[in-house]
Amino acid sequence: MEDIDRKIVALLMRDGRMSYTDLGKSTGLSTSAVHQRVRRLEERGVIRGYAVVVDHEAVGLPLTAFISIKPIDPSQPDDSPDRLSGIPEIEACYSVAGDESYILKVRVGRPADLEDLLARIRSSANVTTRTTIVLSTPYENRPMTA
Amino acid sequence: MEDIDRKIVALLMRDGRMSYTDLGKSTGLSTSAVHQRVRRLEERGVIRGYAVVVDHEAVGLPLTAFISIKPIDPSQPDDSPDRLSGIPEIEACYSVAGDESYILKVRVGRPADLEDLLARIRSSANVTTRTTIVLSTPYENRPMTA
DNA sequence: ACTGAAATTCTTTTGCT
DNA sequence: AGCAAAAGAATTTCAGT
Repeated sequence: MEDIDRKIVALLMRDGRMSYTDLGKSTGLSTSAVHQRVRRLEERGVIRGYAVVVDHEAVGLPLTAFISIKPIDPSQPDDSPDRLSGIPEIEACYSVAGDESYILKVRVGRPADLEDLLARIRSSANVTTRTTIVLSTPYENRPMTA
Repeated sequence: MEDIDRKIVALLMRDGRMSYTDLGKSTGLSTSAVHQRVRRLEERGVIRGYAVVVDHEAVGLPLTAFISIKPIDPSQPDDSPDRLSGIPEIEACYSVAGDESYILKVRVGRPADLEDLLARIRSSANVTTRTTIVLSTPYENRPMTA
């Protein structure tokens, strides 16, 4: 990817609503040129979309946890991500190398909700779970530096 | 938090650039009313900001990993997050309950970069590390359902 | 690919209920 | 808190280089 495109992406990571006028000033291009580049980045899938960044505490989901899962029957094909995709508390699902097969990142309101969620995960996907509670988040979703 | 506010936030999670006109149509409010609510959500810190969602492969950082760290000398005060905050490859830092003290989420270009990053982490923070490589990401940053 | 300008739409402010 | 209308700014399109 090119240098100016990289800069545009980096700027949009810090402020996803930055105007093309301001992006132009920061890159030395006209608004139309920036606009065209952003459109292409979107078309090529480099830019997947735009999202609001929320305070999870304020939105009623103060409890974050990582849940590692492992199939109970390793001889069966593992379609855990599909089986779990309907559970809204699961914010992310990573297939990982190591003893366990997936790491889930989940957000709930309180410990009792986590207990309930774990039961749903175990029964939906036929897996064992290992939960790591997040106590605080020094930083998260930091923009890449470019 | 109120029901309409929750809906506005949920919509902005799916499309952070959705116009106030469209937000109004989806919530049954006028553009001004929606605008006022979004402004308050921003002031109250419920909405922290807006960001572009990028394809990390396309942007040259295809390799993701979770690195759990543990202080070598547990008697010392642990200021790892501060010490590590200058390392751009670290996208997130979570303080966690359990055997280890923090989980870092990192993104690099290739395995050799990860090796280099691990060396920097160990020397900067005086910690041992345990790395879990992400093989694929079935889903990530899914919007909360509301 | 970039520029500049015109047409359209969105944001933002203000006054009113 | 919400609505409507007006002013200002941004997006989007288009012709030209």
